[in-house]
Formats: sequence, C-alpha cells, structure tokens
Amino acid sequence: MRWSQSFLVTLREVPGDAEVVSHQLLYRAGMMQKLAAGIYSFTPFGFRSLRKMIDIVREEMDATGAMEVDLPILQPKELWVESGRWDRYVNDGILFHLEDRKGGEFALAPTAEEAVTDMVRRSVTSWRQLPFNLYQIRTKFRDEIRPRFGLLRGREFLMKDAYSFDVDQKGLDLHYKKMDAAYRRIFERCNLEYALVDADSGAIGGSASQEFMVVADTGEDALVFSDAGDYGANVEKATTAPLPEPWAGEEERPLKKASAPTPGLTTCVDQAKHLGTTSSRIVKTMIYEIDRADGETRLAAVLIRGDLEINEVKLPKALGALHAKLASEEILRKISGTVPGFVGPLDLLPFKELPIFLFVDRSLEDGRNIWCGANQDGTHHAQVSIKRDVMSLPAFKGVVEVATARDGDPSPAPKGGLLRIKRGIEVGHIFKLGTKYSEAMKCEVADQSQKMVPLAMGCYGLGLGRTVAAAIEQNHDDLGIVWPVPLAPFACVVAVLQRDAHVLEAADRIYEDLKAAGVDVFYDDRDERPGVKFKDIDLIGFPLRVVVGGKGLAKGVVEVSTRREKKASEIAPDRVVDVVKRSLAAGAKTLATG
RNA sequence: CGGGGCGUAGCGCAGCCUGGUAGCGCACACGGUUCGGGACCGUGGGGUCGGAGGUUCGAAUCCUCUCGCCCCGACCA
Repeated sequence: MRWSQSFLVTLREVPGDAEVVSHQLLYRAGMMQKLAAGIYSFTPFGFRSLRKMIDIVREEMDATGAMEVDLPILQPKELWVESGRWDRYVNDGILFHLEDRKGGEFALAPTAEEAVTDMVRRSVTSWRQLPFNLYQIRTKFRDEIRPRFGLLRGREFLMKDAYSFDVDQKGLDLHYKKMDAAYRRIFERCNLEYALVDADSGAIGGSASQEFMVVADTGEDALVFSDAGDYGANVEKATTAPLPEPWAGEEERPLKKASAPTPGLTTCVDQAKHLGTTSSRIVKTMIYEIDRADGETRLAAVLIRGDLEINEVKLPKALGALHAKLASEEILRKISGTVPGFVGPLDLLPFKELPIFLFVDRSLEDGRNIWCGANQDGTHHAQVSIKRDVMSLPAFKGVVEVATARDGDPSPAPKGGLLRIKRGIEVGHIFKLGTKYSEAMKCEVADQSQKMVPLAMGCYGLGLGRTVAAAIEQNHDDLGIVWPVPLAPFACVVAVLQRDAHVLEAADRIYEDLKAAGVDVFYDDRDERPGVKFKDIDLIGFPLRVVVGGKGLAKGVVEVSTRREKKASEIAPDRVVDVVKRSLAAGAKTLATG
C-alpha cells in the first residue's frame, strides 16, 4: 500500500481528551478516533493492528481445538432473567438495554454465557457429545460508570469469549489449563510482559478464576505480589498471612464500659491518638445491609482492626450474601443511637424486622485489651476482649476474612515474604464457572449412568482492543509506538526521500520487490521532506524502515533500520528483500545483515 | 451518582473578567526558494464561538436552562 493512496492522517499534537500514552499515540498515529465517550472508530491503520490481534487470538484458540461460533449481541431479556443476571446487571447500570416496537426488552450483550448455554442445551443430550469449547470474537457492550483511557475501558469493545463444556470437573480443569496455556502464547506473541493473578470471579460467578495482568502504572487494578515470588492476586481477592498482633502476650483485663471519652473523634486514627494507643487496638465496626440468597435482607455488623480496611469485594461471599452495601446513617442511628465513629458491637438494637448478624474479621479473632465504640456519641468501651465480650453474643455468626491486603503485609504463600502492591491492566480473565449457568438454565446431559447432570462450564475472556493498547503502553518511546512485529499495521515501511526520477524508480522497485516477496510492507511515497517522513514513520512505529535516498544510491546503498533499537545498516538494493525478511523473522530486534 | 474543569476553524489554544465587525500556531490551497530528522517567504480558503432561551441598541463575552467531553471521587464508623 502506498501512502499517497491511503487514508492515513497523523497528528502533531495530542487531542486534549487523551490521558494515557496508548490513547495519545493511537490518536496521533491516525489509527483511531473517538465517536463518543468510550466508543472509538478504527481507521484503516488501526484496524490492521486490531485485525492482526484478532488473527493471533483466532489462531491460538483454534490450535487448542476450540471452535468459533457467532452469537447474537442483541439478546432477549428472558434469557437473562433465566440466569438471574437481568436485575443485577440492570441495577448495577452496566447493561445497555432497549425495547423493540412491541415493548419486548433486549440487552446488548456484555458477555455471552446465556446465549452460548442456550445454544448448547438445545442440541446436547449425552455425555458422549462432550467435551467442546466454543468461542467468538465479537463486540461487547457495557455501560461503564466511567469509561476512560481510550481502549483500556470502553463502552463498546472487542472481546474474545470462549465457553467450555464438560460433563465433569476433571474435564473443566483440563479446558482451563489449555486456555491458560493458549493465553500465555497469545500475550507472548504480543511482546507483553504479563502476570497471572488470582482473581475474584465477580458478577460472572463461579469458583476459580485468574486474571492475566499487564503490569503498568496506568492500570486500573491493584495487584498484590509476594516479594518471594510465589504469590500474585488481584487486591480484590488477595489474602495475607496472619498479621502481628499488638496485644500478643498480654493478660485479658476486665471490660471497662463507656470509660474512654473520644469527643468528636470519628476516625480510628484520631481516636487512637487521643487514647494514647495505635489504631490497630481500635475496633472498627461497619454496618452493612446484606441480601442473602434466600431473598432475605439483614444487617451485618463487621468488626475489623482499625488499621485495616474491609474489602467490599470479598465481603458478600464471606458473609454468605449476594450483596453487601454500607448501611445508611439513618439505620445506624436506629440500631446504635449514634453516628459513624462510635458504633460498637455491644448492645446493638434490632432494626425493625432486620436482625443483626455479627461477624469478626480474623485480625480481631484474638483481640483483647482493645477499644470499641460504645454506641453513644464521643465514647468508647475500653479493655474489650473479642472472645469474651463479642463472640459470646447470640448474634455472633463467625470469624471471616475480609481485610484488604496492604503493601508490606506478610504473604500467605509458602515461601513467605512481604506483599507488594502494583498496578495492572487486565487483558484476560479465565474462570471455572462450574454449573452456575448450566443449572440455572437446565443445560444437562445424561451421564454414563443415565443420570442427568448439569454441564461443567468454563469461560475465558480476552480483550482485544485492550491488549493492543496494553502492548503500546509497554512498547513505545518518546518518538512514538514501537510495535511488536505481529501487531504492527505493517511490518515494514519503504520511504523515498527525493522526487528525482532515478530515486523514485529505485524506491518503487524495492517496494514492489518486497511486496512480491510477501513482506507486509507500506510505501511512504509522499512528496514530503525527509524530516516529516522520519517523524511520521517513527510515530506509527513500523518495526523495520527502508530509506531510499539520492545520497545512498550514489554509493549504491539504501538504509535499513529497526524501530526498536534504531540500528541502521547500509545495504545494497538487491539485498534488501533478504535482509528484511530475515530481520522480521527474528522479530526485527536486530538486523540480519550477515 | 457527587465534585471540579472544558466546549471558539481539521488539531492545539488566546479572546470572556471590563459586551462594540472573531484571532494566533499547526494543518490545508496556490506561487517561489528549499530538500537525510516535523523548512522558509508570500498569498489565500475555512468558524451556526456546543445548543436553546433571556438581558441589551448590540452577546463568543452577562444571566438561565440544556447537551457533550475530560479529570477526581464514591462513603472505612
């Protein structure tokens, strides 16, 4: 393709709405445009890179034996009601939904568990038809609270989603492993440094799940890694080894009710300072409204050490609830008679018909000689013992583990070490769904003993646009994008520096020869000054550049150079095809001039 | 959803406070000189000032409403 015949416009300045480097460079290199918040158009160049991403994913998925399908994006509400996700997704505001002319409701699919499960249950009756893995590469819609960072969080985006079906857990485990391996190959081909972390399965549901994370400061997820190297988890999922306890070795002293004045001090840190202690000796009592699977709503008081924070992603599961949301101050006032800061576990009043359950975070399990809110303004109880004073209460329901891991906390993994927090971009997520959807939607087969069993499902997502953006986040420099060869819109560019007939002729020939040799080559044949071409070429980030100019030709050479290392070499024109082909085969990191 | 900011030519911005014929840089067109790292000179084209309403002799500018976009935050008792 010749530039003079292309739709390709680069920008000298960064459009004002681009914050992160991948977004800026995709704009400046003329690969992408914004249509609305979180909704982007790909230009021919942008789409070439995206299509290469698509091809890589398709190749690797096919190589695992997965089969491509095409599931509708417009999906009837009934399917989503059946799985139980309609209300939840609508309430969370994440689901784009609309009505047809007859008032029938539809969703624009954010994911396709329902559609694929429906496809399978219509056609599968026996264990003999299993296992298989179905995938598709299609646009997804999510009405994100806050779309941002270009392709990193959009409202319309391209995702590969795969769904495996097995008769039992063993088969699912095998599919999960295969997908894990395929994802590793995919990200390696994109020259991405990634980390695999344990993840919460969130709204999708299921048992085990892991995320493929590209470590980057611009990432939206907080990740926790052990410095001993054997632990990685999303902070939403991360746990720690038991923390050192400030009361270790102390005798339990008698409870002194309402003996500690904390006037106007509503935070643990301030209270601790006032009481001459540390916030790790203050009990933080958080009141949540929880919805249980049986449809009942209750209140839960969750006690945690004052220097820790509750992880609200872990919380619902730990409490056996579907949702847990912080109770309003109005409810707080009714059950405790006080305001946030002075609520405590002792003498809480039931609110209307809502019973209160009491949970204690592991950090306080052995807590003694500590302070907790006295349920009156500006007052705390002193010398509280959790076992003696809290766990003995009828409302006490158990010890849970709901603390958020902090930088420097001890690692829970065998090698020990300390936890470190980094940021990452989630590019892939693999789940063992188990029978969550197959049970809800009656996707069953007869097993070998003629028993009907729900299928064991896995689901495997991979964000394509996001992966391309992540690749740019990790592969760029001051001049522009430094594409990994497999994702570059073109692997190679030929630039002609002058308009003299013999120079043009030589450049044309090299371009035609490369094309004929099957090289993915672009030709900058514009009537522009050399400087302009070099800047544009660096910005777009072609892995290899062939420069044809009068000075070189006078010496009988052209210049071939790599984008990444900026290694340049003078080559006789008739050797260009060979050097380019071999350099590309080696990833264009160095020039194969030998 | 809460807070803040911004919408003026394709892109980046000034003008608004203090109302009086809409400007700068880049890009674009034409002519000339240049030509291996975003050239220079000259000439020129292009804007419903996001939209609606209001105040005024007169509104990009003041007021009201509205739409869009960007950033931060979303309760830790």
